[in-house]
Amino acid sequence: MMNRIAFIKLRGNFTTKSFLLHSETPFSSFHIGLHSDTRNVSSNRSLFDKITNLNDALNLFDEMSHRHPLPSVVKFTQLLNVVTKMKHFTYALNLFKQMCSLGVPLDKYTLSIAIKCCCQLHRTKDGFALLGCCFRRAISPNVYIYNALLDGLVLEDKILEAEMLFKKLIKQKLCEPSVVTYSTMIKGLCKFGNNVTALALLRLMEQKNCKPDIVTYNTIIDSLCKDKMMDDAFKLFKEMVFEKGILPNVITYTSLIRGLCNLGRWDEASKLLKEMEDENISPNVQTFTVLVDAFCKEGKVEEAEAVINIMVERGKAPDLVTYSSLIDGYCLRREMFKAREIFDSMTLRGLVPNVVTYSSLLNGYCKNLNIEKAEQMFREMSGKGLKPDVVTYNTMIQGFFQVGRCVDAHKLFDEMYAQGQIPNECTYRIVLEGLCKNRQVEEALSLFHLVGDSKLNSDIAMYNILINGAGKYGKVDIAKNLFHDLIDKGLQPDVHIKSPT
DNA sequence: CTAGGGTTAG
Repeated sequence: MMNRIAFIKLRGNFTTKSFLLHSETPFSSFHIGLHSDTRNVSSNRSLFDKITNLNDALNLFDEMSHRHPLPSVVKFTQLLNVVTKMKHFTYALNLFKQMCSLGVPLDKYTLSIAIKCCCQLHRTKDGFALLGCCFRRAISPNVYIYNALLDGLVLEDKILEAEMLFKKLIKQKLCEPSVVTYSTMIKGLCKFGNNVTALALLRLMEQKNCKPDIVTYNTIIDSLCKDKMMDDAFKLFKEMVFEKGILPNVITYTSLIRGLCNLGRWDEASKLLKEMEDENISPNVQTFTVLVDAFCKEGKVEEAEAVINIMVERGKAPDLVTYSSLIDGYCLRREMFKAREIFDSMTLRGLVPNVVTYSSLLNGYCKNLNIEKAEQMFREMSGKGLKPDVVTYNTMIQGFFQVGRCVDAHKLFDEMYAQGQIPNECTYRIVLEGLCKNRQVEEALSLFHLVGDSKLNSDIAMYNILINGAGKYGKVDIAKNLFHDLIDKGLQPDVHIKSPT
């Protein structure tokens, strides 16, 4: 549980930072039509059902926008929805902007889709700007719009703002929260490891006569499983099935099986797998991948391979995630030849390795101190048009430090910036650790001070690295200063620090 | 014409 919270905290910091980079609000300047259009509500769905790719949708939009008279807002919104369903949120927003300039009279449907797009693009701020447009245009926002905004805040890890919005909805009666509203808020709480409040909210919604459904239960059950609280997870599972009469689905079972596997409770996991099959719920690729991953993390690649064979027999093709887990498994066992073989076999199966796949193998090479092979992978992925992400850079930088190539590590650290990848807390940890390991404690210290006021400077883990690094090479003064520094900041020294004497 | 849940890398 601690790990999850630490992880989220870490991610939260940097999403906030990167969000500030695009905080311009492009919608405030838009003209939004005033008329409400009630013509032509009868839908011609078949027209839009046929659109299966982005280009067709964009072409149709273009054609529609040249018609005289313009098609109704309903037609435009249907098309907008098609693009959104394809998850092309940026394109959908562009279409929305075009609708604005064409003077198509927008309604709450159009706006709810546009708001959803902003939120899914981590631009919830723009979503709220559009909410303002709703108010100005006397379009009263409904529960769909608030759900989209709430989800956006959760997505950006702005849990406090999400809670504030949620409470505001209820207190000011802005809309009647639906089961989706509650479930979204519950998801946010779970994401921050706050299962207790999530459960309290489950009870609250029941009190308010809003019936939790399979999604609500799955969200909490999954969170409990992630926190290894299997007893609570099964208690909730039983409540859902026997008290509420809600049938579990493949997602419910997959969460439970993952929880058991991660605790090494293989027998119970296999029992559950059998149980779900008895209930006629077939495990899917994700269910099997959970098993593969769990086996691999314990170095049991033979078992993982057996699961993959079963998958294939049942016509469930292992995907990128499955193979990435298997590659990790072989890397862990230092069987790099085998890892490479899996990697190559993926291509033969028509799977295109992505950044994660490359990073897995690259990580394997680094951990096995075959830095040249890792560099080769790094170059190869760039050659294939895959942009290394923060994790890739972190892995490679750590690899360089491990073999004492500090200059290359430094170069890559700079390149990371140049490529627009913002270093995260892991990056700094790796760099600080790397510098200390390579007897460059002073440099680590100056980097630490350079980063300045960020959370980093009040992170006990960073102090641990520096103090231990300084202590190891007899730089007692530095260690002492750091120790006093952290006490001054009110940080609690933990067991990982050897108090300098 | 609108909404929510499960899997991967350091």
